[in-house]
Order: sequence, then structure tokens, then C-alpha cells
Amino acid sequence: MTDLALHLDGDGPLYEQIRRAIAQKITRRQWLPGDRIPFESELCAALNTSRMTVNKALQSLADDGLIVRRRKAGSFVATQQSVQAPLTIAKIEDEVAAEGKAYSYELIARTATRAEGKLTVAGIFPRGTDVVHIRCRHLADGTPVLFEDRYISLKAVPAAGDEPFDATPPGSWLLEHVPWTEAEHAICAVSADPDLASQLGVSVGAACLRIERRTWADDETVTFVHLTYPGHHRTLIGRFQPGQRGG
Amino acid sequence: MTDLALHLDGDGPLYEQIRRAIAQKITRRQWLPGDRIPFESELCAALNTSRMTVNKALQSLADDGLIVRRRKAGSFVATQQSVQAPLTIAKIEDEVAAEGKAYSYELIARTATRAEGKLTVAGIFPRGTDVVHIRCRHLADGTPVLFEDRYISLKAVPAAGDEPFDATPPGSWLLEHVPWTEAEHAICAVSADPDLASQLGVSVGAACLRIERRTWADDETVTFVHLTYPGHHRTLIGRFQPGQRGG
DNA sequence: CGAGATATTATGTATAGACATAATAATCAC
DNA sequence: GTGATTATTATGTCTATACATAATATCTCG
Repeated sequence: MTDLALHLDGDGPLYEQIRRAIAQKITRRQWLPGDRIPFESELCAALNTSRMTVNKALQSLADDGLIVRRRKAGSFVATQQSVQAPLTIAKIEDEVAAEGKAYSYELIARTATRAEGKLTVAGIFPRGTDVVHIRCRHLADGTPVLFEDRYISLKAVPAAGDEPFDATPPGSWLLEHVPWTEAEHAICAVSADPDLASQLGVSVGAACLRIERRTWADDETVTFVHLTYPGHHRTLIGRFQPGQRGG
Repeated sequence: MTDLALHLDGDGPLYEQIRRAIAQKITRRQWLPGDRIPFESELCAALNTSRMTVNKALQSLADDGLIVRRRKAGSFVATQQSVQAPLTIAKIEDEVAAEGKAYSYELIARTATRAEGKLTVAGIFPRGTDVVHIRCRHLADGTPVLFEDRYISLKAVPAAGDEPFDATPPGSWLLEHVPWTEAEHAICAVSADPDLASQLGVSVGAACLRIERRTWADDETVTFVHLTYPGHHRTLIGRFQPGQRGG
């Protein structure tokens, strides 16, 4: 076990104080990975609180992966403490606006086609699915900051067939018109080919950051998109505090 | 307001059913951003449950950003629904092992120095802080998969002065020896300079993916590291289901 | 001794009630 | 009308209690 001298700092709700006190024991390595932490009943007695309050603190620590709970056995400091960061991908409009720059949007091409080759090989759309293929870019004060290459399934989103996408970026349009239930992201670095280089205004071969996103609605792929940023564009920042909610 | 025909699927705990039912209303666009959702008291009456149970469901939806709650006013579907993906940065050892490959580690250089120039300009360490500078790489079946360039503050971690880091990667060593309270991540793409290219076994100018991580313990920077992967290395994948916990 | 039945126990879920708090709505004074 | 005061109300927190559940420990019988 472990010592039980938890210090409540008196700041904020009781369950948060308890949460903080325990999280601190863990981050300060006073309670080590694998250690059993005190039982709810022990914490209740020591802190003179009700079990529901202690329970709320422990549950939230378990939600965030700091501890693991097992019936009858007790609660334990998590052994595998992987670094998990909440990566927030903001809408590009908001991001540009947040920098105080003027946002603009340019449609490059919009074609209706059928899924074939690469898209079906990758298992994204079933062969023959009608899709809309959109290529466009987003600019901040006239400078390209994001090139977007997107496919939308007309089976999942028939309305996309009637939308020109010449004024509204497809990302925003989709968010407003289509419910989605699942998304998958992958990030990689790519060298700019001549086309991408000209669209983003960088030199050929320049390193670019690419986010690949695939979105489903109930097991059917709604859209598949490549979002490519100039390499120096360090948008993707996440700050994370273990033992604190929503750092 | 909104209609109140919530369908509980009978699967799992009641508060999770309520949570799912409400999340579904939101992801299916039946309750739209900005809409007020029913009051706790209304949900209690409609579902014939206690307030604490409904409260638990709503709190967890608020924690995950699907709804916003305001005293006296009520609970509302969140207007700004940014795409938030949980980015798990696994330890490189685990990642290589997960691919069924043999992990190995190579120390390239370890030097003790003082923070100056770039590091102080970037505001990372105060000028004159004693730091250990480590350059090393990680391999899978003998092929380089990650180049690491790390600074560790000796003020925050005196023990690092005695550690050779010739067998243990600094990341693992730090995780075991040093508590940390906060971390910040940034991701960008870089072109391989000749040095990096030779370390990673890629051609000069090749696009690489870089994670910058800065870690604090109580307002003092513990370590600052660049982790650089070959560009094709698409590790950073997160799958996310809105309205579901820990998707 | 060992397999199976039984008891124990810590967490998991749910309830009812109480008071605190903050934001809104209503009221009153001028 | 307008500003300050008061009342109302939905959420926020906390308590006490109860039973469910799953995992462990103990006991029993062959």
C-alpha cells in the first residue's frame, strides 16, 4: 500500500481536490505504477467524506487512465502510462481567423466520377461508387495555407451532387449537412510535387504536413480527404496535463 | 426546444444509455448546435429516473464537449464542434514491438553543456542552465525509424548527469525517474538535412515528420525533444467516435 | 490435496434528498 | 424608463443508503 496523508488544498469542489491530491501522488512518483491506492472506504474515513464523492474522483482518474480499478481487488496506479495528447483539429476558417488574418477560399476543380483504382484498392469506397472529387485551397491574407483534396460519396450524401462548392468549403458544408459517427486520422509528411507546390506556393520537393481523414456514418464512408499544409505550418499543438481535466 | 422521445437501448448502465441516446440525437442532427436540450428535471420525468443519473450522463457529454451547460439557462448542443482526436504517442519501443520487429537503440552523442543561443532564444531554458544534450536513434530490424534530439535540464533532473544513456533510451529513463506535470506537443514537416538524412537513411531533402515535445514539472522545463520520423512513417493514427467515450 | 461450492468484499450503479451557486427574470424605488 | 434589489430556477455539489456485480478468499467434501 501507500501512505494516506492526502493534502486537500481547499480549492474548488471536494471531488476535484481529492482528484488533484491523488493525481499529485502519482505524478510526483510517491505512489508508483502498480501500487494499490487506498480503498474508497479508507479514503472516505481518512477524508471524512461520503463514498460517492470519493467515487467521483476515482472514476474520473480512471477515465483519464491514471489509475485502473478492479472489483474486489481495489484501485491501482496505471502501469502503462503512454503519452496521450488531445489533438484538436480546428476548422481552418477559425484557425486563420484566430491569427487575425483574412480567410478566403478557392475552388480549383469539382468533378463527378466513379470510385476506381487507388480509392477502391485502399478499400475506401466500394468499386463503382459515385463520388464527387473536390480540389480546393484555403488562404490567409491571400497566402495559401492549406490544400484540400476530397472525395465525397454520393451514396452517403446525395445532396453533394447538387452543391457547387464554389463558395462554401466542403468541410464546412459537410459538417452542417451530414451526421457522422466515426472518424480516423493519420498524419504523415510528404514532399511537394509540382502541382501541390504551385497550389501551396512552396518549392517543389518542400516538406509538407498531411492529415488524412476518413469519416463514416454507420459503417459507410462519407468522405475521404487529404489536408496538406506547408511544412513550417506548426498548427497541431496540444497541451496536456496528466492528472488535470482538459488541460 | 426539441422533441423528447429518447430511445434507451437497454444495453449497459442507465447513465450510458442516456448518454448514448442524447449523443445520437446530436450526431444525427436531430438536435442542432445551439438547441437547448431538455432540462434534467424533464429528462428525469420522461425517463423515470433520478436526477443524479441524468446528471452523470449530461456531465460526461459536457466533459467531451458535445454539450455546454449553463446554470439557470439549461444545457445546449455545442455550437463549435471542432474535430478532436485523441493522439496517442506510444513509446517507440512498444510501437516497433507491435509491428513484430526487433527494436534496437543507438546512442550517437551525449554532451553536457550550457543552454545558449537557440534554446534560450526560444525561451525553453533560462540562459546558462546546465543541460545534457543527447542525440540518438531507434531502429526496427536494423532500419532507422526515429531520430531523437533531446535536451534535459540538469537543474530539474540532476541524476541525468550520471546517466550515460548508452543502453537506455532517454525517453524511457526519464519516464521512470522524473515526474512531470505538463507537456506540450507540436507537429511539423521538415526536409532532411544531410545529417538527419544519414541518420534516418533517407535521401537529403526527403520530407520527415517531426514531433516537438516540451515537458514541465511545476513550471520548470524538464526536457525538450525533437522526434523525427521518415515521412512515410504514418504512425500517428487516432480513431474517434463522437458521443462515445474512449472511442 | 484439489475441485467445486460458498462467503466475502471493493467497486459499479442507482436513488432520494439537501443545500450552494450563478444566471436569469421579476419587482421595486426613484 | 432605468437602475438596483429580490425572487426564481437549473445546474453544481454533497450526503446517506441500497443493491448489483465480479473477483477473490475461504470452506467443504471427496
